[in-house]
Amino acid sequence: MIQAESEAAFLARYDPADYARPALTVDLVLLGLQGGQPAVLLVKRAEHPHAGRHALPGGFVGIGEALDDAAGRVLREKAGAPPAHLEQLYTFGAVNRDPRMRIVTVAYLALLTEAAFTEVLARTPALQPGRVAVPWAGEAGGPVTVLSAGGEVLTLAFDHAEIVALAMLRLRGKLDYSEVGFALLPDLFTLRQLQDVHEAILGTPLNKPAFRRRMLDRGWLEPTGRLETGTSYRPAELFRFRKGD
Amino acid sequence: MIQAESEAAFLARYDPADYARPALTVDLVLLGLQGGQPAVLLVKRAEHPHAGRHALPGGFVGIGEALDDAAGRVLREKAGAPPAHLEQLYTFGAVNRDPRMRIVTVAYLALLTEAAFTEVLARTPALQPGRVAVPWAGEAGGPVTVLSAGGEVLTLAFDHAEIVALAMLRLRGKLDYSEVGFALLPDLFTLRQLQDVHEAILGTPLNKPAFRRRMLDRGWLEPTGRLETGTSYRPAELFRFRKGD
DNA sequence: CTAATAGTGTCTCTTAGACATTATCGG
DNA sequence: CCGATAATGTCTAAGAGACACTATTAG
Repeated sequence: MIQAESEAAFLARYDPADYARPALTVDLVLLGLQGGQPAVLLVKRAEHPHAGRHALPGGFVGIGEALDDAAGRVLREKAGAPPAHLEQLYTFGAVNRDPRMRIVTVAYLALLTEAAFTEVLARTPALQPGRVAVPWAGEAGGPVTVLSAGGEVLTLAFDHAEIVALAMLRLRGKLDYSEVGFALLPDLFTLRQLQDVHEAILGTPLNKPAFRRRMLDRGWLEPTGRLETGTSYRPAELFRFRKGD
Repeated sequence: MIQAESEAAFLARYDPADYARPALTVDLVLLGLQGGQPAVLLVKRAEHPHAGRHALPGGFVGIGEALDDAAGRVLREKAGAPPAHLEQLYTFGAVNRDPRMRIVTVAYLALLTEAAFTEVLARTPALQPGRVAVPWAGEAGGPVTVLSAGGEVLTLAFDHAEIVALAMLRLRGKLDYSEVGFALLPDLFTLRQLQDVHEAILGTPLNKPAFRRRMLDRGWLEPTGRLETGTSYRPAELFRFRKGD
């Protein structure tokens, strides 16, 4: 009985052309480093809703466009930067997340090197940086706060604060066992720079010898005999990321 | 120049009511244990496309329905089972994943206890079990194969094989450090049963003393003084899952 | 008693953290 | 030489795997 009813309900829904569909967008967490600290690229909304608030760059998914392609397109259009890393995060589908209409958004995380981040920021007036303050609340990724250049706390539009928090959580979780950390660094880097990136993302200091051992044992690092230049102290060796075997 | 052009392109997309939208569905990986081995609940498709093939239960997302609610509704309608665990997996949005029209699907993972799995299977003729064979390819979650009750390899409809593979990968990744494993067990269980579940999902044998130590140290297990009954050997103590503090 | 499995003690090995020491640059 | 940081050696502590041993049930 219940079975038949639910089957009927399903069949009634089966031709979706007869029913209103949610709109589908992608939103990007464009994450990079600014002065060694994690930061995201935001657009300041001019119109309602949430006028004046900062939001993640995003766009509608074209009818003939794959989700990943839509994310790549938004990345090009909004930032004009080739990403070192682009991955799907999570899909947000609360009914009232946008007051205008029903919009489901697929959130993506894009990682930029510090150089790319500042370059995009300088070239694109529409984008503003938001410093991401990582409250070291252990695992549970506390209420990540985003700060303006001036240091005020920014209230992000829609559910975008939740998306940024999830992005940081995901990044923290993957940092140690995956290769994502290298997407935030230039081609050549020192072990100290790599450790700085990890410490900035994790929000906690790390043990130097242990960090070196782990990273070198992973087999990800290719030593180039070359050394850092321009230091007033002993220069560190430059490494290159060896792409996953 | 390029900037202006892409801005215009974006603005043109901005009112989505004028544009065709992808349809949005949820698909469920209903995972349980059958004879101690991981298995999923599948529906055999009667119509084109992929007629005769097995597919994951799914349904369209209502215009006023949150994604999680849609997943819960499909779970009720298709299986009639209260889930111990329901989590979003990933969103699949390749353009041609469904030949009829553009459909983006949000995949969910639902975990059922062995009792619930067999009960749903007995009550719902539309659902058939598919044994999930875990090829122990280390991390990389090889091409997970799904077998029918008879033992033949099932070719799943659409990209559903990919979804099942991702579900197993996710489950394997979370099993050790999260509480998902308990969703596959009844209220009271022995440590051996818990270890059996972990071994079935991971596809590899585990060390008994180390496993016991880890699980007990986690603080997840509440000893009930009670013992197993009906064994012809020393009965094991029954534990209860202590919900996350 | 035996058979079978639960549960535990202990050893070793690996890995991480802590700390000190040596190495190498600029000036 | 000094100051600063890179790079490394070594000790210790924590956790996992291996293995054997004891405990407890049915019959």
